[in-house]
This record gives sequence, C-alpha cells and structure tokens, in this order.
Amino acid sequence: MQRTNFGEMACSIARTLDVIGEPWSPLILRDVWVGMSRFDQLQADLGISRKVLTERLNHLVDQGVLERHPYDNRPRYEYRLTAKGVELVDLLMVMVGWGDKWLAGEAGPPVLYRHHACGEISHVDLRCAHCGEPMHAGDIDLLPGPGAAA
Amino acid sequence: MQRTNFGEMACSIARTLDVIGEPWSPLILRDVWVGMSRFDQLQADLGISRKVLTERLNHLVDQGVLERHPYDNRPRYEYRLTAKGVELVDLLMVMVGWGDKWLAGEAGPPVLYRHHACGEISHVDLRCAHCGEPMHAGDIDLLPGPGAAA
DNA sequence: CAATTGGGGTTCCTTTACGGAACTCATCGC
DNA sequence: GCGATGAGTTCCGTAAAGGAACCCCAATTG
Repeated sequence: MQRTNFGEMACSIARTLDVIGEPWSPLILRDVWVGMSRFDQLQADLGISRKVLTERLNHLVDQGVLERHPYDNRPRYEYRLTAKGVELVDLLMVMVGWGDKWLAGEAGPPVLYRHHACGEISHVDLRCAHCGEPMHAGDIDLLPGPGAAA
Repeated sequence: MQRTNFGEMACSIARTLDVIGEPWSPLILRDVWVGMSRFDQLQADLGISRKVLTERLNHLVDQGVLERHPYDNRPRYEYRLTAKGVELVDLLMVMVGWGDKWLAGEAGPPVLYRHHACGEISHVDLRCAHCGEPMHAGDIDLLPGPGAAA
C-alpha cells in the first residue's frame, strides 16, 4: 500500500497517527485496556489476521506503548500498557464519547462508564488544564510553538 | 487491502474508526479545522495523492463530518466541518496533547493553544461530564450498555 | 476569439499491505 | 512418546495507496 510516513511531519496529530494510526491498533489497545492480553485472545476477539497482529504488537512495543511480560517458563507473553500507553486510553475514551453520541443509534451505547469519584454513569468532557473551563474546537487560538516547522 | 469493516462492530471505537480511521482522514480534518478548505490547498499541504484525497473527502461528506459549499458560479467547493465534525476536533485536540507530551522531543510542540476563557497557553484535560473531577483510564469501571452485543 | 490558466477531479499503472489459511517450534501434562 | 497449547511465521491472492498524466469547464488574457 506504500503508505506515507507521518512520523516525520511537524504535527503532533501526524506523529500520534504514526504510533497508533494503522488499522487495528486502537482496537488492540482497547482490548489490552480491558484486560485482554495474550496473542491468541486478541486474535480471536478481533478476528484480525495473525500476521497483522504480530506486526501491530511489535510496533506498539517498539513505540513504548505496550510491554511484553513473560508469564510462564515457556516463551509465553502478556501484553500490558505502559504509562505512555495508559495515557493513550484518553484518546480511546474520547472516541467512545463521540461514537456513542453520533453513531450508536437506537440501541444506545454498547458500554457505559461508571466514574469512581462520583459513582455515576458518565462520560468524558474536555477542560482546560489551566483554568478548568470547557475547551473545545472554538474555544482556542492556535499559535506557532517552539517545534514549528522552519 | 480488503479491509475489515469496523462499522459493524458493537464498539464505539471501531465505529469511530470506520468514519475517520483511514489513513489521512484525521489530517484532512485538521487542515479543514485550521481553515484550509479547498481541494488543491489540501492536496498541496498534505502531499496526499489526488485520488485518495477525493475518496477521503467523499467519505467524510457521506458520514456527515464535512459539508461541501459552492463558493463560485463555477463548480468550485469549499469543505467545512459540520457540527458532527466540529466535535471530532475534540479527538484531534487529545491527540495533540498526547503527541506533544510523548513525541515532540527537544524541539517542543509545533503548535500551542491559547484558551479564550483564561487567555493562557494550555492544553486539554479529561474530566467527568457529571462531577467535573478528572476521568482517565484508571478512574472508571466499564459496564455493559444497552447497545451491547447479544 | 483562440489560447491559457486554475480548480476539481478521473484514469491508469505500480507497489505495498491486508486477509486467511496452513505451517512451524518449543514446552507441558499425561 | 504424544497430543495440546501459545505464539508466531510463511505464502498467496486481492485490494488499496502513490504518482503522474489526463480531462472538463469557466474565466481571463492578448
């Protein structure tokens, strides 16, 4: 398919896509997040080809998003989220929020979140890390940062 | 590529990927978000093949994420975000946040956000829509929802 | 009024990557 | 010793990305 390399672009969106933008990668993270951690489990749950699953897991491990943990004396491994990977779950949670709102249809959302702090069924909302007020597309100005392209 | 159809899965992540999971789609949304709206502009800025750009734009319009607006008497169009598309920008903002933190390196982030409400350079944080407390991977329990697979 | 330009796509061809099934390899438990 | 199990690898057919060339139409330009 001869895919363009997004990792070289001066854009954090493109760079993030270089890590998890390939087909299946977000779904693999989702499964690992909810506790599915072994090769055959993932393969069966996703219905992904074993070849592609191998490629994706290697890439995610290379990128420091997943870690391989031996769990037996044999060459058997579990995949776990690293700290870097755990923070990617934020992205998944936002995807879930958008998909629940715009794509779930009559049946409603497939999964609900209960928030530990308040005990309620809820979902995520984006806030400014500085002042705590809502922060969405129209609430910001974009400025060139230090890593901007020359 | 004979890609698996994510849209049929009972998972809001998979369904969202069905809308914007193909290569380039998030970058197209980014460009439209920052005001780049015409075919040739997008093509030149992204370096994407015209064929693929055509396919992606059609798909995003079909999915109700972008709208085509004529801007001349000739057949000339601008692409704009719909309400559904504007809310996808949340996803982009979270990707930026993660990429800035984990992938920007020495040079620092390529782009900065100034939040209108407080005037500060900031970034997004995920909060519970119900109680306003932080809401990340470890702060929730997952429960089956009404649209769960049988 | 013919020639050029520019936006917005098609068409065609080559290269890559996905899907699926079969196969390998090492180690247990029996 | 013998099948079962986990974790991959190999191989082939097909579909999708990349790239360049081409097309259509309206408005300038000379």
